[in-house]
Amino acid sequence: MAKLPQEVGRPRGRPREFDLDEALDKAIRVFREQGYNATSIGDLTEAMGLASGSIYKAFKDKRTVFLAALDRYMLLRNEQIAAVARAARTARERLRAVLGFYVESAKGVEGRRGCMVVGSAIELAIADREVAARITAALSRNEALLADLIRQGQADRSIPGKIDPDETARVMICLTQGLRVVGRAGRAPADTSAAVDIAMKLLA
Amino acid sequence: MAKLPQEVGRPRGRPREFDLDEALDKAIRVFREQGYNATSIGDLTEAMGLASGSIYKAFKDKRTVFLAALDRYMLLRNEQIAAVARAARTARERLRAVLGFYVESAKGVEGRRGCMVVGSAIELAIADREVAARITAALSRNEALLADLIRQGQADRSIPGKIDPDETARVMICLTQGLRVVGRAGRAPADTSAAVDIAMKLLA
DNA sequence: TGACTTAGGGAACAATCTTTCCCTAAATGG
DNA sequence: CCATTTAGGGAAAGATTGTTCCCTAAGTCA
Repeated sequence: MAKLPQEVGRPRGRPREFDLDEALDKAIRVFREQGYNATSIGDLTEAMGLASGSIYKAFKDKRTVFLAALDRYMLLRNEQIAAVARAARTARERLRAVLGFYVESAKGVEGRRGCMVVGSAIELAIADREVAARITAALSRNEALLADLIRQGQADRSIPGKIDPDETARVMICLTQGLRVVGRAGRAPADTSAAVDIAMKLLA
Repeated sequence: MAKLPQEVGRPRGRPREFDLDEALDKAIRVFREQGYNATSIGDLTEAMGLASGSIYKAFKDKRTVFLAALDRYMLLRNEQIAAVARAARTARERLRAVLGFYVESAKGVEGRRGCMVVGSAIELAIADREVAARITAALSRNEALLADLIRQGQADRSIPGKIDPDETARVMICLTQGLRVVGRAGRAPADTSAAVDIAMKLLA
């Protein structure tokens, strides 16, 4: 027999006093800046405002905190990119907007703060299967998004039909990820629209 | 009084039994694969074939081993790139060759092994001033090399004179560094020459 | 040959880090 | 209102790490 559709009342014991997502946002900040290995539980307790015991109540271990933070980081970032793409009208403009968003993300303090996808790819993709799977998924998702925009542009004639959407998208992904690398070193392009103009030549 | 130009006989005590550069090559391998923080002294003793005491005789501490390995990595890599560039005749061909070299470096096991410059930029550029200085120098050196090749191409008319060499080189550096990121995740472009063809459009 | 200097190796040390444990607090259910 | 469940917090434990120390070995210098 299936259980009756129980009203989702409060769960059993003492209720959690903090918001999980807010705590994860603070963890994201630390992981972005320091990476996984350089971040201690002490760093997390300080940033999240929780005692170590409480962190281990909410998460199995440090790695699980990281994976949850990574998932949330990718979720928020995908929403941002989707919003940026939605704001523009033509496919070509959407591509411009997305590329511009990546360049802006690589500049200044935001750029120095780093990207959790790039950081995880470099630091953990070799050592941690689950992280690797998430990175692969994120990269192929973003690549598919760009390829799709390219195809839309080819459909509305704003992008030449002769270029290969998949190959071009793959090269563009390299560009976006590389932006985060140079941004981490404080060497992102100073002039966003000039950089985007150059990057858009890949669509010629 | 200045010392007389002493013949450089053997140094004082017991001579070192291993070759410093060979040991550093083995350290490079480990640092490339695991990064700085995830590499323990135990990992280094195993890889370098030296006891911990011997490592600390040759280097002040783990960080100093890493800096020496990083310097050697950049030295070797610069030599390779220079050789690749020298092998081609025209400026445009040299650019093609250099870009192709980067794509090849990002593929397969070599790509998975990772780039020490990218790894250091991501993991340490924020936390370690000296590492940051080396990364900045490496990026600007490579950027200057590309910009120089572009200018040569403009001089011999194989590259349009209207493009900005510095801005274009900066975007190209993003591409090369991004290749190492996706290469680390095993997602480098499969077809090197196709990818280079697309990247060369930045010079249009 | 004997004093001196530097290298090799590994045990010992000191610090740090992750995780567990335990006690108290706050909620629900019968 | 007492039993039960889960959260919060911090001390303690257990594991790992980076570094030092010390003894032996292999050279040079006088």
